[in-house]
Amino acid sequence: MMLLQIKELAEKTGLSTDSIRFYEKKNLIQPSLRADNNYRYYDERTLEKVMFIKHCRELDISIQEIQTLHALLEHPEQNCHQVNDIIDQHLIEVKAKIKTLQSFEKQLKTLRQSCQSESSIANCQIIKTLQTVD
Amino acid sequence: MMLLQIKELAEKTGLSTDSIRFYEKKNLIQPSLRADNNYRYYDERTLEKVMFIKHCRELDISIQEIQTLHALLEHPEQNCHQVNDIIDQHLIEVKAKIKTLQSFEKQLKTLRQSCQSESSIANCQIIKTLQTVD
DNA sequence: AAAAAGCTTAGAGTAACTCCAAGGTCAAGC
DNA sequence: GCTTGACCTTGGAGTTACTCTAAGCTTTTT
Repeated sequence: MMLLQIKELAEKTGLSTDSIRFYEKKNLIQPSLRADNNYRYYDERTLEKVMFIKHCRELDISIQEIQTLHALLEHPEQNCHQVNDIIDQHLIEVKAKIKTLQSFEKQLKTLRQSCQSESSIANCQIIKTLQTVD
Repeated sequence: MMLLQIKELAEKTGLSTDSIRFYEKKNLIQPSLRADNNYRYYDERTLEKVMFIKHCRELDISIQEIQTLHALLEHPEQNCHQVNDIIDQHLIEVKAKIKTLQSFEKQLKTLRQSCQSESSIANCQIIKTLQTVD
């Protein structure tokens, strides 16, 4: 069994050592061994776990959601409904964020078009619009 | 001239008193008067300023960007190019965020479809995919 | 032996607030 | 005059997911 030091694990996963220690603090992973010098050593199993975390984060799945997924992984014989539910829920959140941002985009475009940049700041329609009280 | 207490200003703007104090800490606003009792009092001018901040934040314009806009407002006679530039820049950022989220959405949909929730967690294709090392 | 590279921990910084605690002030009611 | 309740003040902690720094070991390389 090959054990990895933290930097090797970082290189294999493409994460920073700081992130790996951070995930440990969040109880998502544990080094399989703490040597006499207090260095962390990791096995293959943890590499898989870290990749799991990385893929989740790349999809913007929060650490809390990952913690829930990890808890589910403790019971591999159970039906995976709950896993699907978490993904479904996350999809809903992502869609909502997109909608919000698309609304921002639209408003910003309108705002931007209200000024054609030949006026002074005092007369800039953008500023005027942003200042309105009602 | 009518002066408002912080709660009245909060009600008129729809912000919290905490936010208003926070914007003061960030040097975006200043109470027009500090009475003997140390209470903050605000005039109409500040109401306008606070609404400006609120509208900007509703468009996800950062406090730093707002600080820049405020600085520009100090020179109302200048051309408003820079105002437009900030809005343009912000639009670019918003568009980028949308793209990222749309990519998440697509990946999550694919992931979700890989499992039809009749399997165990041990066999769930979602989990398997998230665990892959490469 | 000394330098370079890697490891450890603890703590601060980021963004934009929100919430809380402890305590001062003010208006109204009895 | 006094109490009650609503409002105000400040300072500091909590949120998210890290990143960065400092101070100090350990190990490897020269």
